[in-house]
Amino acid sequence: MGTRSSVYMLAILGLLTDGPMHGYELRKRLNVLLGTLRAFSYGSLYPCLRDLLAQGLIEEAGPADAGAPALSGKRAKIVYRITAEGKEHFAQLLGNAGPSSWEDAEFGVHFAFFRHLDSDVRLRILEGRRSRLEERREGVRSQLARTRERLDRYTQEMQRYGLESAEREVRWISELIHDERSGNKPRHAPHN
Amino acid sequence: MGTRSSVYMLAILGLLTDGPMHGYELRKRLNVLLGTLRAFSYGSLYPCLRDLLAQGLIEEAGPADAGAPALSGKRAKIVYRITAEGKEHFAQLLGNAGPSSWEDAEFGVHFAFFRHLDSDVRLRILEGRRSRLEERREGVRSQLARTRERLDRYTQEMQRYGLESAEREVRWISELIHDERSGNKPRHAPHN
DNA sequence: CTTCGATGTATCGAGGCGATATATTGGTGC
DNA sequence: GCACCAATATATCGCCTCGATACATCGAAG
Repeated sequence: MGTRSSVYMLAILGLLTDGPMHGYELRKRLNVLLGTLRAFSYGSLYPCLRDLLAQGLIEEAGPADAGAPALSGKRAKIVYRITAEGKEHFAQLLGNAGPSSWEDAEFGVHFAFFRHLDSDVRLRILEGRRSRLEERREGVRSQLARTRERLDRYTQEMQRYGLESAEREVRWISELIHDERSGNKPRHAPHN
Repeated sequence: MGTRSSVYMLAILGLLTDGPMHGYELRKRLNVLLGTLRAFSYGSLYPCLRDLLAQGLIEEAGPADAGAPALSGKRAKIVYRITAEGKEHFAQLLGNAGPSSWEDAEFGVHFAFFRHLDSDVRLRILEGRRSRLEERREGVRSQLARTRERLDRYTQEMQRYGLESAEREVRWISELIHDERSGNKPRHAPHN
């Protein structure tokens, strides 16, 4: 019943799109895929898997291990596979280009699975993200203008760095938008 | 009893060092001071104030409002003042230049109150922070080297950006260290 | 004189995370 | 063969944090 964090949902379903996997590997890949942005913990992953299972968005894949022990008993290693409903739900979640998709948390996952989206949806998300970041930049900018002189040099320096980071992020998104617009098609089909 | 997040502690005590204040304003200033790094919520602030009070690190300042209603009854606006123990504890927390002070969470607050520290302590914290960031950068770098070619261009782009951010952060700290070493004394005493 | 947004205190529930318990597996040295 | 250790793997628990919200008061605009 728990409306799980949709970040985990999206991320898990997205990875399972590339083939069945068990929890441990899921987490590892998650931290490779999105590690520069945030961390993924077991404490959230396993409960989320349980929910997805209950909702029928994923299912257990039989012990299809290559020739390995068909021996009963010992269960360890639960391999999950995405279901048809799961794929549908994934597409639906990922395709949402609304405001929530330009917040920090969701934007990262969306971007990580951009290859599954049409160019126009990608553009809408990127543009939303950009305006979101511009807001933040303006906030920091005006904050800094207002408080300048009233703060010691360390605090000022920190805010200066913050502003620069915000500006840089906007620039980055802008480049991505530009590339996307000029029909920068991914070389071939991304096989992976 | 709750060993409150030490980030809130440090931040609250630090602000109260500049004069008595009530919760609402505390939060506002916190979000000005450290807003580029993180957000501060009432849900953590008020319980923390309660703890600090219980530990005797802060105390209620009487309604010393200028001539304002000495009228009894109505209580609203609770002004807090830092105690002698509080100042001591603050100095002790802030002066800790150990590993925890170079993690993301704590480094920010420490830096925000750098003006209260001696140059050598500042240097130790900055150097610790730098090595912490270098570790992270190397992690990202090797990750990227290992997975390059196996990831689609969006994921690659995200990791490239992540690496650049990590490199940039190291550069920033290095500059701060350089400034600190070359006896870049804050002009006069920071009066604020 | 009322309405509205800012000021102000406070709490609650939902959920995320780190740490940890517990096995099993797979190598490496001997 | 086997002793040992690290990596693989599942799962949970409690702590803490946060966003939302409730509930007041106040000043200024209209």
